This record gives sequence, structure tokens and C-alpha cells, in this order.
Amino acid sequence: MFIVNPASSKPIYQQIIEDIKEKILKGIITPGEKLPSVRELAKMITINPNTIQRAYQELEREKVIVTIRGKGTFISTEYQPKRNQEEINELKDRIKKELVEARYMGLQREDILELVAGLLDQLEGGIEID
Amino acid sequence: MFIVNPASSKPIYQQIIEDIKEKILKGIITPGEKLPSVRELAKMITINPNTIQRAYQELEREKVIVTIRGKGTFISTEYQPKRNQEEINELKDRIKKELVEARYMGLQREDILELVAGLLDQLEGGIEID
Amino acid sequence: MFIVNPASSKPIYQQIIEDIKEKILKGIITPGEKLPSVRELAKMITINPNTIQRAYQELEREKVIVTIRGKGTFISTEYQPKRNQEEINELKDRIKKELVEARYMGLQREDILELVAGLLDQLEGGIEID
Amino acid sequence: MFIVNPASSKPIYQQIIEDIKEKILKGIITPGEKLPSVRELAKMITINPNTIQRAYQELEREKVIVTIRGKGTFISTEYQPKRNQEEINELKDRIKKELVEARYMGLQREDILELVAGLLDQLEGGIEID
DNA sequence: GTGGTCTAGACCACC
DNA sequence: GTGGTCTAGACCACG
Repeated sequence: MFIVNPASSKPIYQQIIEDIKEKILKGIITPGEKLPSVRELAKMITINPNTIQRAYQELEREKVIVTIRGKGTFISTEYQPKRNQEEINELKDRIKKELVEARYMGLQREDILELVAGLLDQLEGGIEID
Repeated sequence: MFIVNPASSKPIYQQIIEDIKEKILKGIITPGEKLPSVRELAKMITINPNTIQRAYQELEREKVIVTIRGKGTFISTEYQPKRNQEEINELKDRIKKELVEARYMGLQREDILELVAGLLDQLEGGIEID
Repeated sequence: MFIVNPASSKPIYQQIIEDIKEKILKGIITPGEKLPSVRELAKMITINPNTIQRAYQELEREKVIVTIRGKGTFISTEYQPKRNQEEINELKDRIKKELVEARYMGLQREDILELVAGLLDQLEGGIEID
Repeated sequence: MFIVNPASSKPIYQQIIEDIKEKILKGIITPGEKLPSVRELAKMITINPNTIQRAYQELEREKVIVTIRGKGTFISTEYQPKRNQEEINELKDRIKKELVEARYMGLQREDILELVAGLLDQLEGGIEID
């Protein structure tokens, strides 16, 4: 099931991207599996098809999914991580921001490490990247 | 020193907010200390004063800083963490998204934990929250 | 209808905030209902859109309204009161100040209680909070 | 004792005005009594003398206090309430605003009436106005 | 000097 | 179409 929060400040198309990636990591959907068509998914979550389209395009650009003309779109069977140093730096920056927030909410160093470890555990079971 | 990247997709006023919070955690600026005035800082980083204003207002709303009429704005001396469960959940969600990204960039569980621990180390030395 | 007095010493954006909150309590506008868009309302009351924007942002921060990307802003359907003790104390303080003023204008204890009761009656009919 | 919060959004001179009025109503200071001189009070609460000056001026304009040249300033012995209808309307408006806030904090009609009655009780014991 | 508010006008991302 | 951000420049209240 896909759920999306249109009231969130995060763009809907990004929510979808993240949702699909997370489901893959967890093994809820697996490489080779077919995704709902743009129109299907749009109806399922009552979202403008253009928005779904954009999410799929982005995922395809990242080679997380592939579209086969006339067949549909599928989870890529041979995903290769990027390891682009610049992007990793940006990621670090975004994570740092969240850690600052966490500290400001009163979470201690150990609380945070535990929380992160727990979240990582949740992401096991699906595909192994790298 | 304050640096800001106007080309970033991240709003300038948020960059300022994050920068100040981070500096406080690191102890680079300390409770009670005076921040540059809106106009001063605006000149320093050649940003419109309104943008600085907005950053300061947000920080005041979060009780990270206080402004004293006619005197200027100061780092709050008695910050209290919120510990709002709902906000912690939102934070967890945001962190989870970043962890998914990290895994997709090919970082392994251990890489990530190390990275997070490293970032937390950088945030030591300043005020103790909670 | 929205009316605003630009000559008042009270900031326009706050007048708008108060007006909307009051209308919700009275049931003039109801949860789920769409508010005029920033530009629309700006034209309606011939106020700069930025000022409307600021009012809406503040209301969103208080979770009185929600904005949905590309759709507009709506009265929140699930408002939860804060019940923050500190804020209640601040409120008490502000009310006390007004009561002092009321007494100085020659209003007697009973006059004031009656006045308050009357005002509370006007705020009936809309949503029930808590 | 006078206490004043320079970090409040309310102007300091107004805080002083309200404080003095409240003390008179409660009977903490009584008609005919001498107030501290501008300079004295300024030193007592470490505030700019100009600010005290402005508070005293305003109180004098409202005939709450009187200044006698060379003697000092005293609580007026013959205060007469204004009963200016326009000002009463403004007061009602300010009170209505606070009642809206109270409702939004989850206080019920009865809670509020009780709170107001309690605050009014605190203002007994001093001078009788009207 | 300080911050607070407002206007006019612009550009952008999202749906 | 929607809201979100930013700039430039102005005026005001406060201390």
C-alpha cells in the first residue's frame, strides 16, 4: 500500500520515490517485480497522474526502476550504487541537520545512535546494495 | 563566520537557522552572547535584512534566541528541549528517509553508524541540552 | 467577509489571524473548508500578498489550517489544543492586564463578568475544541 | 518591588504602567503615596530613565498619578474613570481576542469564567473605582 | 541604534 | 493555478 501526505511540505513525487525505495530495501517489493502503471497508481492514491509520472521518471533516471515499452515499469534487477562524492557530502549535510535537531529535542548521543541503529535494522531483508 | 549558499535549494533563512543552532551546540557561540544585529549580519553576508529577520524570528519562536527591545538579539540562556512525541516521530521519519538514501548510495550499515557517530562528535563541546 | 483596519496599531497579519480563528469558533467557516488563496484574499482586501502569506503561515504553524501543495489552504479538520501550562500562564497574565484596564475604566466586577460571558456566547456554534 | 521583562514583546514602559495600576488596585500602594523618582526607579530596575519617564508621563496623562514640582510624584487621590465608549470597545476587542486564544488552548467556557472571576478577586482590596 | 511591519515586484517549485 | 522565497526600500515604535 502506498500512502502519501499531500499536506506535507515534502513534494508528493518525492514521497513516492522514497516510499518505493524503502519498500525495495525492506524486501516488500523485489527486483523484477512489476509496479502499478502510472494511471493505476494515480487512481489508487488519488493523485494527479503527472505527479506519479514525475516520480517514476526520477526513479528511472536513478536506475532504480526500468520501463519496458508496452509492458510496464519494473524494479531494476541490477541496481548499482552511485558513490558520487558530492552527493555523499550533501547527504552528510542533511543528516547533520537532523542530528542537530535531535540534540535540540533533548535526545542524547546514545539515544540517537540507538535510534539510527534501530532504523537501519528495519531496512534489512530486501536487496543488498553494493 | 557565517557563510551561506544562495545557490542551494535550501532556503537561505533555514541555512542561517541551522548554522546558528550548530554553532551553539559546538560552543562557538555561547548562551547570553549577542548575535549580530539584523542589519549587520545582512551586510556581512550580503543578504537582504528581511531574510535575516525571518531566520531570527524562527529561532526566537523556538526559544533558541531572545530579542531584547532596542538592544539586540541574544543566545537564550535557558533553552528547554521540547520532547514532543509527535515531533520526535516526524524527526525519526526524516532520518529514516536519509538512511534509505545512504543505503542507496552504497553505504553499508557500519559506514552509516560511523558517519553518524562522527557527526555527533563534531557537535560536542557546546551547551548540554537536557 | 474579511475586514481589516490598516490604520490600527495591531499588525494586519495578526488581525487576519484573529479574524479567521474567530470565524472558525463561530462556525462561519468550518473544518475542511477552503480559504481564499493568498492572491485572492490579497485582492479582496487590497493588502499585499506577503502580508496574507504571513498570516497563513502563522496559522499553519499553529495547526489551525493546512496548506496542500498546488491546491490551496484549508481549515484543519483535526485541531488539537495545546494545553501547554506555560502558555496558559502567559494567557492568564495577558487577561489580567485587560481586567486591570477594565477596572480602571470604571467597570465593576459584575459588569466585567457579564461582558466576558457575553463574548463567550458569541463564540458558540462552531467547532468544539477539546 | 517592580519587575520588568525586557525580553517581552510588550514595551517596557507599558509593563511599568500596568504594574503600577495593578498595585494600586490591590492596595499595595495607596492614593497619596509617593512613588520612587524617575532616577531611583530607573536604578532599581536597571532600565533607561527615559523609559520610566515615559511610563510616568502616560500615567499622569491618565490622571492615575500626579507630579508635584520639587516634591515628587504621587498616586492620585481622586481618580475618575474615563468611561470613553470608544476605548471600552477597543478593550472588548482585546478581551475577545484573548478569549478566542483561551478556547483554542482547550479551555471550556466554565474554565474561562472561573479564571476571570479568580483574577478579579485578586484585584480586590485596594481603591474602589467608580 | 534596535527590531517589527508592510509594500511592490520578482522568480521558482509543485500540482 | 497554488504557495514559498527573496529583494529593495520604506516607515514606525522602542530604548
